[in-house]
Amino acid sequence: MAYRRSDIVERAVALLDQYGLSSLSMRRLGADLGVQPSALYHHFENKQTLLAAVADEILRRGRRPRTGTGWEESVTETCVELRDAMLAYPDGAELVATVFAFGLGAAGPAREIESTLTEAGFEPGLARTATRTVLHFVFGHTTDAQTHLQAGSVGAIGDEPRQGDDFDLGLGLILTGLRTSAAGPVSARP
Amino acid sequence: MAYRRSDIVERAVALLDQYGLSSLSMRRLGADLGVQPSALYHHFENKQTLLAAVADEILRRGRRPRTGTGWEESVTETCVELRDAMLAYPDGAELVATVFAFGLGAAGPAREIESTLTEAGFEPGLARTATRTVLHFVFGHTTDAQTHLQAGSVGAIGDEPRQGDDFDLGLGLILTGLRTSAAGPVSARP
DNA sequence: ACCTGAACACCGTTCAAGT
DNA sequence: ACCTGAACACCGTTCAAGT
Repeated sequence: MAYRRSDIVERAVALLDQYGLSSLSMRRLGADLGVQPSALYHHFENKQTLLAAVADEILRRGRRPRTGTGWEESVTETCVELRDAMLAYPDGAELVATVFAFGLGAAGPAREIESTLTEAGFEPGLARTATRTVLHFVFGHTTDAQTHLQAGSVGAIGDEPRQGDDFDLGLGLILTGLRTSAAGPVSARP
Repeated sequence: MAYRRSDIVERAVALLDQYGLSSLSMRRLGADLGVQPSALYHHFENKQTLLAAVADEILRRGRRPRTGTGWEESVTETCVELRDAMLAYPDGAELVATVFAFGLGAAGPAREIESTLTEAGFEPGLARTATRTVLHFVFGHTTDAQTHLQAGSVGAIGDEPRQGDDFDLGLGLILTGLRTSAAGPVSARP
């Protein structure tokens, strides 16, 4: 017998997939594996660490080959991949956003976007701020979208139309701002 | 005796101020008021509703007179007021962001920004998307900043300098994007 | 109307002890 | 190394009953 970390993470992802984040407790996961909850603490320091591993697994499963050429295309590709990976599991956005905020995982997309911008010639400070601004948007928008999607599937009529367009438009706003800012100090133009 | 809603909210804000969001439980709040936890359910439908009232109270306490003239100044003023109001209480950003995401409160800033943009002549769809993009940024950035501030006060060295500059820069990126987008379709320019 | 008391169905985490 | 069993210190919420 003897479970490995990856077995536990896999079972945790399956639990998340079926019942959502609120059912992903150490006790339920233990019961699901046929083990005492305390046994999980031999594999993970605490629940946050386990959730970080689950978030990373979700992002890994959503990986796609890169095809874009310019920095705007590349950043958009990373953001769309991130969004889709999170949307593939109930409460995925909330989970990944929380893990990222705690600095325990989900750092791949940030590294990718930041290096894309740096290599495109943006100065490091701007690249860093732009990366975080873009990620705040992706996490915020996707959490909203998923909340509305899940609320709709439970009963409500769904008061919010157009999901995809809104994502592209919001992201475009930030990338346009970045393109414009990079041309020189904003305050110097009329 | 007999508590009113406002008494309970006031005590809840004090608890949040002293011990943070994780200590703001129905049981602790009840004990603090010298009442059974179940008594709170006569005044609030559930914990989420109570937290929404707490969030609204925090925003109310942070209100400032408006002085700006142009739409960029106005939106920036609203965002800075929102950020400062959340920073005034431990875990304030997390609390307000959660309440807003659930659609249970904290809707004032959104209404304010959206009407500012609409009155400035942006078409309704763009005004709505831009408003949400801006709010995702403010919530995300302020949650990050507060997490780092609180982590720093507990022990860590604090690996992140410059808070205020970063906020202005990120917000400026979005507002610049909005100003640029409004001039015409982005794809039509070289 | 407002509150008590007790219960229901849970949590995360620790730790001595077993194999 | 990996897991059990039991405990500690909690949660949100419901509901009959009291005043």
